[in-house]
Amino acid sequence: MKRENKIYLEEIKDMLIKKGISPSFQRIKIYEYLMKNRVHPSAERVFLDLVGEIQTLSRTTVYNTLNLLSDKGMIKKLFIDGSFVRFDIDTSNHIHFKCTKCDRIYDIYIESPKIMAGGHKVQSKDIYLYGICKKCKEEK
Amino acid sequence: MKRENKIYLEEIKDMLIKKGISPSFQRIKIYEYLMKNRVHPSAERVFLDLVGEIQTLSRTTVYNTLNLLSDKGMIKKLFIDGSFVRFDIDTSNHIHFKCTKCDRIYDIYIESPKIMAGGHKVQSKDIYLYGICKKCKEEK
DNA sequence: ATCATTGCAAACACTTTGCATACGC
DNA sequence: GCGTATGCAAAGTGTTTGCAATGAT
Repeated sequence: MKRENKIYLEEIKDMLIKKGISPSFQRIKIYEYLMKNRVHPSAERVFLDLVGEIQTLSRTTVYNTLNLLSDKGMIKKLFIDGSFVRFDIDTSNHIHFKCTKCDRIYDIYIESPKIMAGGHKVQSKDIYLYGICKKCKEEK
Repeated sequence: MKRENKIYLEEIKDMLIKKGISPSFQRIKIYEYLMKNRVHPSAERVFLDLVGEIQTLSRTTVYNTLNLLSDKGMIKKLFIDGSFVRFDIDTSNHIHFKCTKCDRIYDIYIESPKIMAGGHKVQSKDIYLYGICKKCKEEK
C-alpha cells in the first residue's frame, strides 16, 4: 500500500519532468491531489484540502502550480462556474455537466460534435451542460 | 431618423414592462446599447460607452440592470472569458466563437447538437469555441 | 554559490452590498 | 408622499504580483 503510493509519486515526478517542470514536493502533491480527487476542484478547494497535510502550503503556490500545470497542458481550466476556475486533470476530449442543485460536475464522454464555425479556425472547444443530475433527481 | 429611434425606445419600454421590469431611463438605455452593440460587451464596456452620454450613470446601475435583465431572461451571461462576464442580447439557441487573437466573439448559428448526458436532466447548454477568426487569419 | 521555488502580504480586477439621495407615479 | 431606482463608497471574492526567505543542486 505504502509502496504502491511511492510508485505513484515516482510516476508523477516523471510526468512533471517530461513536461519540463521541476518536480518539487508541493507540485507533486498538488498533482497527486488532482489525480485522487477527480471532482474538478477550485484552487481554494485544493488549498484547503492540502493545507492540513502540508501546513506551510500557501495559496500562492497552489495558484502558481495550477497555472503552471495548465500552461504545460497537464490539466485544463474549466469556466463552468462564472466566478471561479475549476481544474480538470483529464485533458482528454470530453465535456462537462454541472448539477445546479448539488454543484457536482460530471464528465461526459461523447464523440465531440463536429461544429462548423463559418470560416474561423477552431483550436479548442468547451461544452458545458447544466441541469439536475441523476442523483438529485432520484433524491427528490 | 429621430422618429425611428423614438419608436425603438418605445418598443424597448414595452418589452421591459412585459417582463415586469419598470422601464427607467437607465434600463432602457442599457438595453438599447446591447441591441445596437452586438459585441457581447462586459459590464465595464457598457458602463464606459454609456457614461459619456449619461454622465451620472454608475457602475452599480449597470451591474444591477444587467443582472436584472439576465434574471428575467432578456439577456444571457457568457462565461467565455474566465475572469469576467459578457452579455449577449441574443437569447436564441446559438453558440460562440472567441478569437484568441483579437478577442472578438462571433455568434455561430448551428442546429445545436443533441447531447446525451448519461441520465442527467440537461436544462441548458453552453458551447464555446476558441481559435483564430477569419479576419485575423486573412490579416496574417 | 547559484538559481528556482516558496510563501507572505499587498495589490488587483470584477462584482456585490449598504445606505442615503433622488425620482416617478 | 410612498415606494423604487440610482449612485456613491465600501466590502467581498477570486486571483496575481513583488519580494524576501528558503531550498535544492
